[in-house]
Amino acid sequence: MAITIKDIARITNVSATTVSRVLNNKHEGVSLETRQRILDTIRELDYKPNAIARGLVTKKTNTIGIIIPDISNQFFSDIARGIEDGASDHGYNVFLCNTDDKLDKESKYINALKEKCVDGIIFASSSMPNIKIISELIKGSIPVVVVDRHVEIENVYGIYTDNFRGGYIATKHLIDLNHKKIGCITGPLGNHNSKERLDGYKQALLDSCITFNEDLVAEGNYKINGGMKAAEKLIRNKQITALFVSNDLMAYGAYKAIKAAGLNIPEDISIVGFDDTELSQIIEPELTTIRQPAYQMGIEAERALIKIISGKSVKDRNKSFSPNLIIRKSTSKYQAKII
Amino acid sequence: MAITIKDIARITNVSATTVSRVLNNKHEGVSLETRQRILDTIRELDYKPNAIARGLVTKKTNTIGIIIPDISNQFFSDIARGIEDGASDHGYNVFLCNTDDKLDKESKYINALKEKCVDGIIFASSSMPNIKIISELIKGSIPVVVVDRHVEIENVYGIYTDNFRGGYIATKHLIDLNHKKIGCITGPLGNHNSKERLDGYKQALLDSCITFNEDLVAEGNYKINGGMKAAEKLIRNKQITALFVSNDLMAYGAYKAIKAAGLNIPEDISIVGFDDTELSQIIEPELTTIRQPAYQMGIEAERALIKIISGKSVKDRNKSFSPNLIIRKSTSKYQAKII
DNA sequence: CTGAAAGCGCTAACAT
DNA sequence: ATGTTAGCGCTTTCAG
Repeated sequence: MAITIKDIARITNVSATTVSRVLNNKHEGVSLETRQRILDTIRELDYKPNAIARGLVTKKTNTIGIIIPDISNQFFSDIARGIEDGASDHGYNVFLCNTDDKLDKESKYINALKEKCVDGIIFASSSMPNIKIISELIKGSIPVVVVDRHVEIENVYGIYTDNFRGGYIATKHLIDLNHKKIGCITGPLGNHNSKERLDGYKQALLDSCITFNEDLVAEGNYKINGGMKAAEKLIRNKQITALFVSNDLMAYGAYKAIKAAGLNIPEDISIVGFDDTELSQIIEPELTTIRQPAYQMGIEAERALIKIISGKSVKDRNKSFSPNLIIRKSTSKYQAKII
Repeated sequence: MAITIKDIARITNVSATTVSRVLNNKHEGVSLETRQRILDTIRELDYKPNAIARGLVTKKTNTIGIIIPDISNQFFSDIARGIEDGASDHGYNVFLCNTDDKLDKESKYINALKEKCVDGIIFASSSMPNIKIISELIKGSIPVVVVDRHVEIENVYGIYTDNFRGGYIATKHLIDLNHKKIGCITGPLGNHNSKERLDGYKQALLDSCITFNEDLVAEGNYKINGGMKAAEKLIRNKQITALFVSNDLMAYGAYKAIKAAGLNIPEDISIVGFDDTELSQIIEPELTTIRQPAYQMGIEAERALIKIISGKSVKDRNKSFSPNLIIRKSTSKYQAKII
């Protein structure tokens, strides 16, 4: 049997209340002498207050939940690391939940987290209509911040990268390099962020008076294979000279397809990716890409959640981060070929 | 105020005890009729039992902690995913803790997890002497399994890859390809697993009667840069024809160094990596490497922990996984050069 | 088949 | 400055 507050009380000849007071650093409600005596025996016996019991009475567990599609995905593990670092600094522990974007898993975890009385939840989901779940969450009046998504729900806060802008600056970079025939490999278009990136691409074209051509767009799946297939399709018969690929993984697939077709990057086709994963510096040529501040988003999400939990008001419902263009070796100026 | 078991009891005209019985599926202690009535109002009111209160009395929280150096590291996030998947299947939630291998963080998290009454802990640490901490853990008699490390402590279980064997088969592959001058880039040698891999390399050499040459070994840091520097050192003046690199990241660095020196892979230098990260299929030439079953190790670690928690005996203190050689394009038969 | 009572380990009024 | 009492929401004897 673990040692309890009563044990400490008995041994130090005080009441449990007094021990509780020193445990919680209550402002000078205890004489210096007894406080010291209590502190000593606590140390001596290596007593640890039972957070479960404490949570039951205070209705505060110092625990938050983080619900994401997949911790194995570098983007989410960076976010998770940011969240956990922040949480740890603020005295919170973090429950990790992987949903694979499955609705049933999402709601299962939400229930579990509610039962375990977490103080708040940070939620990420790629599939669009999970607003339903989120609102169910709020129904239970538990603080929520949504990460990687702009959000328009009362009492829910959103931390996200401006994906539209990401698509825009990626494409603009290509346009600035004189490219006119710019292809686009998108993520699954049922996915909100994928659409935003595509919209950014379109807008950049529009702003430069380049007519949008649907044939130059191919839908991928955010995986290497999907990028490869989409690229194969786009380079066949089309005379694209550049490609905006909605994530790095698909860009790697595109590399494969392009090289397999005997073309060179960037001489024949310039490529811009999205995410700036570690590999993009390793692959050859090094990938020009759009960086999302994943870790920082995690930090901010946690910060916002703590604010809400402690009843402070958060000024804006949404906070967006600006993606950055990281120029490396996979893009170059378009030169009309001399045949 | 959330709705409690008493509310359900009052509304259904039974005692809390009876509600508790149906909540816990007590074997037929309740008439079919009342059981149904209770179930109905539970559903109707969307009542969720408070796991905190339950945990306080049962001394069982259905929660485990996972303490790892860094969730952003692909190897650990794969392990974590395996653990979490298993835990979820068994009705457990997991606390995520990142330590960066720092002793103070490790002990801070251990205390926090104890206070939160986790049912068990899965622990990974690269720095060697954390046995102390682990034993402190046991002192509190909480079930522990150590992952990514062989372990010789009573009541502590180890799940790990056989790193010695990994180093061995990597080197053996090179030897089978006729290489004699085989270099080795190690991880930090203060790290136990790094040493094991190096020992495997030495043993393979020995078994093939190739004299070990200390000059052909360079210590790295498991990062790209370290691999690059170590490779630069090894290819300068040394006539190595092959290289065993203790992780993929350093292998990527070695690629850079080798290409920068105007050499070709595998024609001039064959390379074997370690880990089989996703990139190894993307980089050119595709990397021959040693795969660690990280996800599977997570699954097994969780399984072992659950066993211990539920009081079942685990037959072996340690369970090792065999690493696999994945042959791709970065290794080829050594041919004496015709000058 | 059902309920009353006690208590898990702690904190929060309310005394004194 | 300290203690008494009550109770958080649940499970667990023990009766009936």
